[in-house]
Amino acid sequence: MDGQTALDTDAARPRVNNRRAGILNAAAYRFRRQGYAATTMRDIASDAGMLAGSLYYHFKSKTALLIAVHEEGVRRIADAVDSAVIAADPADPWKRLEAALAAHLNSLLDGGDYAQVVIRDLPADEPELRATLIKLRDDYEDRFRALVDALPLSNKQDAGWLRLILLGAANWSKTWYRPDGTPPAEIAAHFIRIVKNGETPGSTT
Amino acid sequence: MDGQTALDTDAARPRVNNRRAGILNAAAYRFRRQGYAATTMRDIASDAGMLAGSLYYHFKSKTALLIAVHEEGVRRIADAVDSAVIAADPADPWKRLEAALAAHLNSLLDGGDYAQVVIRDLPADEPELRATLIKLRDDYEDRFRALVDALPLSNKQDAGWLRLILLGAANWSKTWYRPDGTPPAEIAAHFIRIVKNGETPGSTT
DNA sequence: GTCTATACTCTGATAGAC
DNA sequence: GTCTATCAGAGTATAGAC
Repeated sequence: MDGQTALDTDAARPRVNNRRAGILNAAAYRFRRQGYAATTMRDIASDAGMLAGSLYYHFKSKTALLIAVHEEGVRRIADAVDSAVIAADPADPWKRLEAALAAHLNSLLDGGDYAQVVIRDLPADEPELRATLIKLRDDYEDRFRALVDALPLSNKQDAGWLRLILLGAANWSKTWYRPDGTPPAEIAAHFIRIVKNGETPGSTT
Repeated sequence: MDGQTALDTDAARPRVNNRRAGILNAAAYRFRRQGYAATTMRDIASDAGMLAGSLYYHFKSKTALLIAVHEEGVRRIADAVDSAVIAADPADPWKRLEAALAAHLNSLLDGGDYAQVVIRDLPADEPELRATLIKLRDDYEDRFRALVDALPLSNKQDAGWLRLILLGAANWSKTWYRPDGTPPAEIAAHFIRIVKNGETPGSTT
């Protein structure tokens, strides 16, 4: 039906990515539901429609698979947050932060498997892997640093604590969030309202 | 040497607890550092000075071991928090909450292995185990419900959100806390200050 | 390039000697 | 109460057929 073979320049790798994406999807699906340690290469291979050994053609190891899923997850959350911030009112720093937080929460709570894997506790038994994963997350969270720094706070020192409270409360929300309860955007609004009223006593009255 | 056999009423179990405690300590130590899945019964047995098979005389399974560690961990955190609340000013609900949060943070961050195991992500692959563990934690967190309900909030609806923000931020702190940084009690004070100023605009000025 | 077959190690758990 | 011996299964990874 198509002329695939005609596209086979060695610089491009169109078909390989299909396979890679399928494996990555399967890995994300399993890691999210079972956790990294409890997921077997046979599980992932089965979901991807191949046998365990075949995975090693595409990924060097189970660890490499986890890192790839994390990278993709962070990328997706970051894209969602960036889009939300761009769409938000440039003149209102609090609204911009709230938009970012809402997008962050939405990704974690209702997002796909990739986003959820990022938020799970990191495997503590492999220090090198752990360092790689933490670096990925920290780079992402830097954009929240910029957002809270832009806030008109009465005490500039509070920016750091504000970031930690907001991000911490958000990341922990996966333990109590219910799909039929308060939606992510509303959760973000509540969070922001409570910390905001404390920081800008003049602007709300 | 001793008259142990004379104490052998079936209601008491004095000698068994010694061995049990040693095994539990070893399990907590390993679970904290390696996580549940990556810890083997052989690891625990080795630390406890026995062989793997011998563990099964004291505990039915690896799962039973994890539950026992969780129970002990929750009990220790709860005791620390209760003591702190009792020692706090009965007339100042905010101070009481801050004292509880400080004790909670201190247990998680500088506490022993038991407390740290409780805060780690739960094994997702065993639904029944997960439910048991979540119930343990929820029962503990109920005391924070009482503490925030006692707060003189301008909007009583905020009590629930306040609890979620504080506990979430606290539980997430293990990912950024550094032993040589801000101590737990100060972290608690910062957290409380930021959310408090937002909720009692009249009482601080 | 992709998959089958398989190697080898380690896991949680059991049975029975002591 | 602890140990020895062992099991059946699952783990990651490789070699080589196709």
